[in-house]
Amino acid sequence: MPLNPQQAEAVRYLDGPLLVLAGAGSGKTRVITEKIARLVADGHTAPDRIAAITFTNKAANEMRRRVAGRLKGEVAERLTICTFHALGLRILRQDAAAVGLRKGFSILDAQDSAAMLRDLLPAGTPPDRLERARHLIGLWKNAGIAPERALAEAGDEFVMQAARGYARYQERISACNACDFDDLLAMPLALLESDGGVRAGWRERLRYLLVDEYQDTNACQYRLLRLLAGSRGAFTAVGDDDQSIYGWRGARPENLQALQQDYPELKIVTLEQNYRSCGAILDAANALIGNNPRPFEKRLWSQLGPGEPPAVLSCDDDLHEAERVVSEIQHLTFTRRVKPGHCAILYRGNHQSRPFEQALRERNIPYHLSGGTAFFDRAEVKDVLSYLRLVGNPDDNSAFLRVINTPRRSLGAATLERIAAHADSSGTSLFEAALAPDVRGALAARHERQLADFTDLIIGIGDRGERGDPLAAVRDLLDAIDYEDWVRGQARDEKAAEKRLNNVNELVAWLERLYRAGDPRDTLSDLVARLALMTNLDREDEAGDGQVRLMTLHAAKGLEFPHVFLVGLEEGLLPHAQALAEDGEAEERRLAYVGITRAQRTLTLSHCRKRRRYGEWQDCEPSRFLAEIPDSLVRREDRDGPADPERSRQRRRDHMAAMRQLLAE
DNA sequence: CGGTTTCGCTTTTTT
DNA sequence: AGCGAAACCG
Repeated sequence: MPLNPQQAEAVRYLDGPLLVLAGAGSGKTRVITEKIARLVADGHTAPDRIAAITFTNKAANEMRRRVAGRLKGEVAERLTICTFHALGLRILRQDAAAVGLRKGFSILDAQDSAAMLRDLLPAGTPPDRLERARHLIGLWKNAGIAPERALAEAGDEFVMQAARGYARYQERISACNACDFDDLLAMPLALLESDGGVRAGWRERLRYLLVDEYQDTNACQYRLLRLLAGSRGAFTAVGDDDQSIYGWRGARPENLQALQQDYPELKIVTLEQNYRSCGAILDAANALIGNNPRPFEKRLWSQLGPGEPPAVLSCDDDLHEAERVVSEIQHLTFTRRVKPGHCAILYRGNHQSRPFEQALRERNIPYHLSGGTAFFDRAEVKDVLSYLRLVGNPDDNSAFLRVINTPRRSLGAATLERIAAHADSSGTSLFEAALAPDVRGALAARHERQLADFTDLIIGIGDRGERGDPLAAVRDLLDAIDYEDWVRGQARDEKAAEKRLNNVNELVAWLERLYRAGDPRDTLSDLVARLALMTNLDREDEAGDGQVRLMTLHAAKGLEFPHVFLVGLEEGLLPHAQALAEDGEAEERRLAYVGITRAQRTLTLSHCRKRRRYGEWQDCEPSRFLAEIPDSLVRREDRDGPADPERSRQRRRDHMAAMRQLLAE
């Protein structure tokens, strides 16, 4: 299909900064890929000087795949297509010393940084306060606020405590030669701001920038973009303020307007033609989002015909809701030959998946769950990754603590106490303390031997990982620690053990893939750093056509499905009570809007009258968002089925006919 | 030291 | 109701 006039204009415009306001389903990825192809074909910019920045690895991979289909393979490979965080990592790796990091530095995951902070806050700080403190620190970092300023501006006691924790946290992680996710943006920004030479180098290196999901940029990312683009303003930002759903982690949709102020010559192109959804679905979406204040008003339209109006299911409780939704899916698969993979169940919070999983399992409908307790959170995966982190960066205390006695080396609390005391008094890392003669001398011969074996192992593998084949080093490590035996001994039964070992193998396979895809000079620590940026979402390459997709609304952004079930539309859930308390109604509405606009052909909205919470029954009111969609635009189904008896009979006839036909085959 | 039990807390979203 | 962390026992 040819580009529509607005898309074509966005692709063609190369003379200055461009903002593309791309409504849901308006073909924004296509605009970006076409534009990259155009830049290359015109000879406007060399491929290795074009960078397309996304927010998730998944989006980056998808983009790369689509660009590769449009360009010759070797050309596509020279493009930079990655997340903001991955770009930050690249900048840091080149000049780590300038921000106080040494070679092989670690990237802490969320759990590591939470654990580190727990140590620094007053003992006995409850988990929710810990979480809030961590969140605050993240917001400060992304807003470019240093610990001193956070402390000076702190309003209440809790914020002051968090600010003090922030200062000590930064000291602590830098002592471990580590950084966290937020530092991957904050540190490169500080570097580019302070060092003109480095800045000039990167500006030369990245001559044209394309930023996807621009409405999700935070203060740091925006400043990074401006620094890289410089006054030339050679960039295209693509975004949709109506789909800004990451405000809670510091995203600033105001960055859309900021662009207008900072680049007065900014050109704006609006994409309103939707190629995804039937008209009735868009009508509902437009009605809902119309209740938000919108600086850039858009009205989506579609040529796909009106289609069916969205259905609203009122259910008794969460089990009933799951029952009805799943029965509806089964109905679709029987009567319309819909593939299960063309159905998606979308919800506000991960915990809502449970009843749906159950109902699907009861009916033997295959499903695929995004998120949840996943691969990179598995104990065995974290163990191995911690070993690899320690190998690359012996000062990584989190990794040290995780693996020092896993598998068991009889190095328990007492030994650790000694090591920690020495590390404290001499101001070194735990690993270094474990090498110190005073520490070793104070241990029983057996423990001393064990500790020496451990440190020798880490150093030995480290040497091989930096010089030789990184993958061989990984395999040697797993051999040396007898990890397989350990897992078999730990696991409840044979099956569980196989599963865990399989996870370990998959981790190694990931490293192998990264190694083959990357620079052959990559060392083990390079690979581990890149792996640290991967999330569970990135593994979901294998969700097939045959599986109903279950995911949160956040995870659904950017995806589309023929049949969408948006469930749990209740006050307190969507909109979420906590979000409302934080003045987040508009963002919750956008979240619902994102859910609705995922649907291509049919959309079903559901809510319950009561729901179990913490084991207690709780009455639920239908969401205000349901009330905001006029009755004339939806079909309400109150109890177990269609209110209309004729429709109900018809539906049963359809069902029987479909069953008969299936049996006949 | 390691495994089991009990308690207490949880459910917003994630690079 | 279900899970993880601390407490407790062998």
